Amino acid sequence: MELEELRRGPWTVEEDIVLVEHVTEHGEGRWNALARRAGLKRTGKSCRLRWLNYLRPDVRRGNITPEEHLLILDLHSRWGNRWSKIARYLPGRTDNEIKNYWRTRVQKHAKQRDVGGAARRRWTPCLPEPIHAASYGFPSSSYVGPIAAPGRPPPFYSFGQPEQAIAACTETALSSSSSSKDSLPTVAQGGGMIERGEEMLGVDGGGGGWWAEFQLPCPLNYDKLGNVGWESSDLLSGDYSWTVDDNWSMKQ
DNA sequence: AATATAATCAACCGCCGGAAG
DNA sequence: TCTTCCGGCGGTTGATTATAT
Repeated sequence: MELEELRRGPWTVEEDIVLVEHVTEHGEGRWNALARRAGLKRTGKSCRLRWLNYLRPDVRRGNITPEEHLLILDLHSRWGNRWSKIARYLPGRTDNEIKNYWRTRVQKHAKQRDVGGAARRRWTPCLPEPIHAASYGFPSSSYVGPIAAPGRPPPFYSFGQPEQAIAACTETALSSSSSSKDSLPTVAQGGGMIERGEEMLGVDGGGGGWWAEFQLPCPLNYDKLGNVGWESSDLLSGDYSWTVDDNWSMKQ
């Protein structure tokens, strides 16, 4: 009986008002009980989702900013489709919104650029290098290749074969910890991601060989993007924005 | 102006892990 | 220890809106 009465589909303004009033009064959580108490003919799950994705006062709506875009790219390259985890780094943004953004904008863009295998697979220095360089405060004019920072391993390497890339990255990643190498997964032909705890190591083929990226364990410093002289609008229009995503989407 | 197609995004579904009984 | 319930998560769907023809 109760199940038959449950409402589905878009929420009405009246339902929203009731939900907001009850959450304001009783707080979040216990969603099933809240739905019953409020007289909402919705599941607790539906109430929770509506609140978190739409009604919550601190939820931010509107276009993703270039800075948020970059952050999403970076965090996705680390963690993959861990949307809720990524969302925690973008205040006011919901996992649902980021997930939708990724699927509709980023994957679409990557797909559109997927014209011809050779072009797709050619590794050219692109966004990651300037970002990493900028995050260390290197001006773009001084950045000519793999970069390093005091006390940290260089983020990028060049190798002839994927095995070498994996080995070197692994070596570097493990050198500062006591972790065992036994649990490292193998990388499929054509590239892959090595996961070790919270870190992701990306490996992929390139036109002249192989490259590997060592993902730094700390967030990038986007405040220093100004050092490389970029305009925010450039970040969304330039070709350089997508190679990392292409690599990732190819592996999906 | 009408229709078709693409893009967007709110909402649902199923699965999983943890807490409570 | 087992079972049930609940909340959280990622994947998917479908309605709505925008854009192209």
